[in-house]
Amino acid sequence: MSVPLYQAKAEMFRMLGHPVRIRVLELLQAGPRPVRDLLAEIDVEPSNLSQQLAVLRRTGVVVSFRDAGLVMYALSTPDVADLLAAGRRILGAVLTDRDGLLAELRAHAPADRTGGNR
Amino acid sequence: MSVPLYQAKAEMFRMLGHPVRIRVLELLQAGPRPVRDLLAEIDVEPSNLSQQLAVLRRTGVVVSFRDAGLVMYALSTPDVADLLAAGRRILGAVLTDRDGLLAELRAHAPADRTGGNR
DNA sequence: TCGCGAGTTGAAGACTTCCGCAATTCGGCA
DNA sequence: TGCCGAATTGCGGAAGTCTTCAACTCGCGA
Repeated sequence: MSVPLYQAKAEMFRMLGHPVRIRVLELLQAGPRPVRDLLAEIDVEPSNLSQQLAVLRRTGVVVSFRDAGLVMYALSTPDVADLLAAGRRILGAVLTDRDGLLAELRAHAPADRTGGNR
Repeated sequence: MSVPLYQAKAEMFRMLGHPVRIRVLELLQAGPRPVRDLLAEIDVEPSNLSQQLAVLRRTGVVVSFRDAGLVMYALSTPDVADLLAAGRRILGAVLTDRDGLLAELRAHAPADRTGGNR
């Protein structure tokens, strides 16, 4: 019942774990776009883009429909923006905080001598 | 220079794409914890947990240090919470919005007949 | 110093994901 | 109807990930 929750979350993040898919989502934040546009901006083979779009569709973060002879894609929820924003923030935080934070944590602990976390 | 940004983001999300890793991060949100505790709550082999912890360490979202003879782990930045929260929100949104949103988008488009997005 | 429990590392095997190619489907238009 | 461009699907090989087993390191107390 409440157990496979972590499984679902993991799948959600796993689907974001690909450069092309992230890029697509970022482009779609500005509004619906035809495959044609995505293809022009992303530099990847059509079949590859299609595969990645299929993954996004399967997960449900985007929807597709046809308009004026072209296939359009759109985000299914604006919450995606938050996720990408949070990712960006962490990317920054992680690159700067790491060592300083470690030192701070060490100071609070009575024992010491980590041996360096490799 | 500015190109592999998507690559970095993808890696960040990919590292979250595993149930055990997500669970560890959620547990660490409450504060630093010894490996021993994580092991007690997660139900996974010690060596497996260690591997997942190594992944988290490599990416830089957690740090490890030794305290009172035990190895402790801690988040390297509280921003991780945002990421997990955003994930949770989307998971909910995606499960409810999907079909309704599709219908709405279709209404705005002059042409129609998607053929159902499979 | 020796031995023990805590945690980590290395490696092998099953499994999944990624990519480009060729073939296919689908809608629109002459 | 027949053709054309747009987009998708199926497939095979290369590359990566996950899990488990055994071996190893490290700090601490007897």
